[in-house]
Amino acid sequence: MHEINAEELLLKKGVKPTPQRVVITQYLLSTHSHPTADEILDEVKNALPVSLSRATVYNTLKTLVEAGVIQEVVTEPGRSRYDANVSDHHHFVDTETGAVFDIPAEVITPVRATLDERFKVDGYKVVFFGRRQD
Amino acid sequence: MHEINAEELLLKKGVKPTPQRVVITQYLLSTHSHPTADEILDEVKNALPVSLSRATVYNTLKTLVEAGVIQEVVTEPGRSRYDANVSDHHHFVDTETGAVFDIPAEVITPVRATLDERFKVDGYKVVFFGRRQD
DNA sequence: TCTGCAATTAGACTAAGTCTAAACTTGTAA
DNA sequence: TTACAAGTTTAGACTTAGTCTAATTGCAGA
Repeated sequence: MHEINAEELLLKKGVKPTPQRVVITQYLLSTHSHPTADEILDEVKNALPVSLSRATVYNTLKTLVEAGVIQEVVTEPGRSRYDANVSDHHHFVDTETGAVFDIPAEVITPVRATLDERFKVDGYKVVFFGRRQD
Repeated sequence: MHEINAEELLLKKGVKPTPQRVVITQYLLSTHSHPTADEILDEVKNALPVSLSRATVYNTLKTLVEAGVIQEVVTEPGRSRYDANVSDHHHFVDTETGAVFDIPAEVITPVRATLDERFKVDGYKVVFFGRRQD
C-alpha cells in the first residue's frame, strides 16, 4: 500500500504544489472530520511552520475543488465543509453534533428514480441523518 | 378538494396566525420555487398590504420550521431555502440555475444502507443534480 | 540576473443571518 | 373601558462566512 502524498496528488491533478496548498491538502487527507474553512485555518496555522491568511485558505479550497482534489460538502445552513475523499460516497450527519461521516456508495442500494424526462440527472447524493453513538 | 388555507394551517399547527405569518405562509404555499429568506421578504413586501421587516421574516421562518409548517432546504453554500411541502420528498437541483424541484418519495426506490450499528438512522434525503429542460 | 506571471497577503467589503431593546398588538381581568 | 401581561414586530446594530482588491512576494524561464 502506497501512502498518499499531498504534493504528488497536487501534481497529478495539475495544481502547483505551493507550501500553503500542500499543507492544507495534507491536513484534509489526514482527517475524516470534514472541517470548515475557518477550522482548517486554525488547525494549519497553529500546527505548521508556514504563514497562512484567511484569503489563501478560501482561494486554495476553491482551487482544490475545481481541480477535483477535494469536495465541498454542504450539510448545514451557513457554511461549507471540505472532504479529501473524492471517491463515490454519501454522508451521515449526526443531528446533535453536526458531525459528518462518509458512507461509501457500495453500502447503499442504488437509487432509481422515475422522473419526468425533462430532468436530466447527472448524479445524486444521499444524506442520512440520525445519531452516531460512542 | 379543499383549498389550503394559511390561517387554518397555522392554527392546526399551534402557531398564532398574525398577519405577517399568514402572508409568509400563503406565499410559500403558493409557490414551488423554494425561495430564500430575502426573496420572501421582497415578494411579500411588494405584493401585500402588511409591513414586514427582515427580522420578522427570519423569526417567522424559524417559528414555522419548528412548528412543522414548512421545511428548511439547504442545497447550495451560503443560504437556506424554504419549502411549504412537508410531505416525504426529495429534491432535484439544476446545476446551472440553482433551481430546486420537489421529487416525491414514491418515485424513487427506497434507500437501504448496511451501516455500522453505531449509526442510528432517523431518515435520509436524496438530492439529485443535473439539468432540468424547458 | 532579470522579468513577468502566479500566488499570497492584510484588510476592506458583502451577504446572510442573529440579537437587542423599544414599540405594538391582543386577550383577559378589573 | 381601562389596564396589564405576554407575545409579536420592528429598526438597526452586530456577527459570521466568504469575497474582493491592491500591494507584495516568490519562482520559473530567458
